[in-house]
Amino acid sequence: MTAVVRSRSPRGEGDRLREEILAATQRLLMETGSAEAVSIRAVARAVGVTSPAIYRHFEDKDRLLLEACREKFQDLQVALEAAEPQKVPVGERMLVMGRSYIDFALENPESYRIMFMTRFDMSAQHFAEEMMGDRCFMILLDSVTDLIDAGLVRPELADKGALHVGGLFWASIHGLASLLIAKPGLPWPDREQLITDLLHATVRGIQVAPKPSRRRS
Amino acid sequence: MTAVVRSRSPRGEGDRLREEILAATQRLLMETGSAEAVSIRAVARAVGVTSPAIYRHFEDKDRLLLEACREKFQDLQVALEAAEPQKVPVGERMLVMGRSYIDFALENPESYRIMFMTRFDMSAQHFAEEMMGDRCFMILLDSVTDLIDAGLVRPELADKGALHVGGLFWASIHGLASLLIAKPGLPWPDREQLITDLLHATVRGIQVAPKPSRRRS
DNA sequence: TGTACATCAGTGAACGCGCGTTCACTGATGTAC
DNA sequence: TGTACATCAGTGAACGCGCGTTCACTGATGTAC
Repeated sequence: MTAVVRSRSPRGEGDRLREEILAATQRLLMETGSAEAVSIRAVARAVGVTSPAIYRHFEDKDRLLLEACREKFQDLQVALEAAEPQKVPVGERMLVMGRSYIDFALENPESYRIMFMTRFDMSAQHFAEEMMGDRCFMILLDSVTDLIDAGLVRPELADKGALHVGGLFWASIHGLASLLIAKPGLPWPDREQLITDLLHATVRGIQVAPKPSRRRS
Repeated sequence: MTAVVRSRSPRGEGDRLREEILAATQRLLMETGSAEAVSIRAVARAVGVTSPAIYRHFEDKDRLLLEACREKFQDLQVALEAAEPQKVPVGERMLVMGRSYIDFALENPESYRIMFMTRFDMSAQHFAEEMMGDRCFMILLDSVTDLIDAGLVRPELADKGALHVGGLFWASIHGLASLLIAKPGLPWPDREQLITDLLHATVRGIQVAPKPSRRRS
């Protein structure tokens, strides 16, 4: 944008440029929507620095992209945690958490694409999965476990464990989020309704059927 | 692979090379899993021809990728149609069709990625959506319509139309297919069970609850 | 049947490009004396 | 307070690469006579 005149960072503050590089990388990822389209040179250009300067802060391109994504995984984690405080009753957590997840995806479409819709370069993939498994999926898994413990999951699914049930749930919400991102040009009917209905249908398919006639608590 | 010695196609048979180019493009797409990674030069190399020869058969790179995908959409269409003859009872069509869809995705992971997990270059996107909307989604839509007509869809969903219900179903099955493709390294529990359970949970979330006590047909 | 020729599928060389990465360097900054 | 100097954040030029695309061409093939 505006050609900012950079002054060199003082001795101890190399981190300033590092942060600017990460921010620019995330911005470019969002604008282009493709890890391959984001070049070291473009990032350097965006920051207002020459490309070799990047290498003082990041080992290579993979590393830079990896770090940029790590920050986004943290953002997702915060979104999921905020949506799942102990305040939300166990029976509604999946709905609330699913909603947060889809909102995150739609608010960060290009980051989401890179995080969940592409395959990373091998070494980087391991890291990404580490990051993801480490926290975000664990948050989901904890909720599922609580749901199972509360006896709210259909027994034939609950028997297969929280990982299995969590996978089903994740698949559904990821499916809608990723389709909306990948095919924005399709004649989607009312988006809000679609999200709400998908969440309810998914939960309905996983949780035990309410038994209105037998006992009504 | 083997360095096939090509003889030039006789006058009228330019289509022979054209078909070979398309086949090689699809093969490369499958191997690399990225439209950007498939280069005109690599395709030419694979076919055993120089790169300018490609241009006698395809206007440019976009066009080549587009044609390659069009063929895959036809394959998907065949898969969906084979799974949905008039033999399958209406109440089971979603299960059978969903299974075919996921099987297609897992058997053609890299094509599937390009067809449904990436955003095409603008002009190409329109074509891809045309192709897709034109047939594959219509097949799904017809089944949903039949399901609604049979009174098997929960009324609050049926009211919103076949497009809405079809979108929900597509989102779910696409979600599982695309996650399995994008994150093959994750510790997925039993894949077969996951697919089966997802299909059943999705259908359960969309169709009317069976009413065993009131009336049993 | 034999020959000259037009056709056109495919070639080979070249273009300009942006890429990731390396290297020796520069010159403002903070510090030691 | 003043000066010499080591540090090190960032520079500028260059490397080799593969890319999409163009251009004038070649030479086997089918056809007209």
